[in-house]
Amino acid sequence: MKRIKIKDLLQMEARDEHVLLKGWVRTKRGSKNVNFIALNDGSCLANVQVVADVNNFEEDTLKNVTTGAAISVVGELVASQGSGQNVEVIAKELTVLGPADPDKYPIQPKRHTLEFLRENAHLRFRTNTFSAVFRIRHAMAFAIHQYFNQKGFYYLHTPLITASDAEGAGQMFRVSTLDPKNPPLTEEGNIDYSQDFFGRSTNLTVSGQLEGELGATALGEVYTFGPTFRAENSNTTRHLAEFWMIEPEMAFYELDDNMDLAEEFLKFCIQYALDNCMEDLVFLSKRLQEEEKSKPQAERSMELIEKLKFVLENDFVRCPYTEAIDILRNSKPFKKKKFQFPVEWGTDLQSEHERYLVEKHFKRPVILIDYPKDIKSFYMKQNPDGKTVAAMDVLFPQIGEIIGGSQREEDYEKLVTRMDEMGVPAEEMDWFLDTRRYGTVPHSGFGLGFERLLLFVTGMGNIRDVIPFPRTPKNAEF
RNA sequence: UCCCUAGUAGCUCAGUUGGUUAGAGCGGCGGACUGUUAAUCCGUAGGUCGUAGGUUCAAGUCCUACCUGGGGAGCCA
Repeated sequence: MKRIKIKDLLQMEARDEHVLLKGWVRTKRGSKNVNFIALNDGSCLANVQVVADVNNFEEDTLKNVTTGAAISVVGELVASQGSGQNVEVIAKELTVLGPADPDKYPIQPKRHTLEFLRENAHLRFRTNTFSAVFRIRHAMAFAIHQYFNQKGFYYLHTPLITASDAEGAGQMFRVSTLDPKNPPLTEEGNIDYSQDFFGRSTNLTVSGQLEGELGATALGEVYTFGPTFRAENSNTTRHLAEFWMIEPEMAFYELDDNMDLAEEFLKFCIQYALDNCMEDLVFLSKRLQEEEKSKPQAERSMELIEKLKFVLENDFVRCPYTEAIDILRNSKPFKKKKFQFPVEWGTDLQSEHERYLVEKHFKRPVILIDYPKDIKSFYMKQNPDGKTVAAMDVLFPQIGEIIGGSQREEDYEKLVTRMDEMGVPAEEMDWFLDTRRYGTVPHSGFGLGFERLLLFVTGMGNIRDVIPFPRTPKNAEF
């Protein structure tokens, strides 16, 4: 007999023929004569209720049907006599495939804290919350490929191991096969990387952008979607040492095209979640509402599904940096000296400023553009004013920066001059500069933090809860 | 990395101005119960109070350092 998944079973009408189910026990309840088993197989959030007449089974069999155990059931799909579900399965045969010692199994049929489940990340998939989160994670990954594929973008695999240390996007993880206790040294006493595996110093990538530009200036429109590594000592709810990033890079796109793409792309992903993950979203929303009850009214956030729809229905605000500074300097918190950090043209906006703009002033996603050139990367397109660059940061409520991108500087001379000013070694990046030497064109791109998108879509508060096995400072468990 | 905060049973927590044998709910186990919905009821086991020092007649409680978690900040996606 072929196994049927619970997701499909719950769509079916009650019928006479037998069905075969396999899954993990969430709870077992019951009385002297009858046991009720809530069975889940991961195919959907809902459990199916398996009803077992105690007299039909060995005592030992039912004794081993405990929370966490894997079982196989053959039974009849019938209309339920109880009120919690439409159909249920009357068990005719029941086998315990893998018992779970109830004295030791850590996941109890009750509410656990997210912190506890994080420490048991290998088992947290077996909870409603995390199974919902990771089904949505899958759906979002799928949506991203679907979006770019239908727009004619090519999925480009950029290297994870890189020799270029010139991207300036922060601390990198070194990749080496040298003996850490006794590395070969040069005459000057430095580590001799010419003897290392690649014959030079190498690191894990912090961005696939530069290689993406190589692809875009031939294939037209490309995107990367892969792991990214940053060795920053960041301890926040929105940073990981290993995370997944989507980086589209497009020839012939100027900043406006770049913004249009970013907005359309984010809205496509959110729409996809609403169309395909409603059961999980409703569950996460209810869970969130429970949590919000303990907060004061003013701090409560919008209901999850309402919030997703709100983003879909409203245009993102596009605001130049200079204008944002004016808004902030005229704001109540600025005048009442409520901001902890100063607001001055030329300095980067702090979290408190971004949150004011997004959550209080505009009350919708904001794309800030045209930042002062000195606080942005060397590769960004220099604006005619000589002071700003064509950068864009997409800011979302609660999460902050979800996308960072720009139009790229395509002029060889301007780019090399800027690299020189910012101390970026041009000689090591000859391969990159070739894009500007030969057939250079206006082009643009951005980076989307996949887990930050998931924070928004799932409503989870900590980025460690939207990636299966989070890597953060002092934590590489599992 | 900085600031704040926490660490007591498998889980979530209580534990008074330092004072006798460290408590509850849930979960586990045993039993009861005519179909339950986080079932209910009765009973029962379960603890090196994060680690190492220190103060004191006496430390879960006070002090110091370290470890780990959480919140915020910085860095960013």
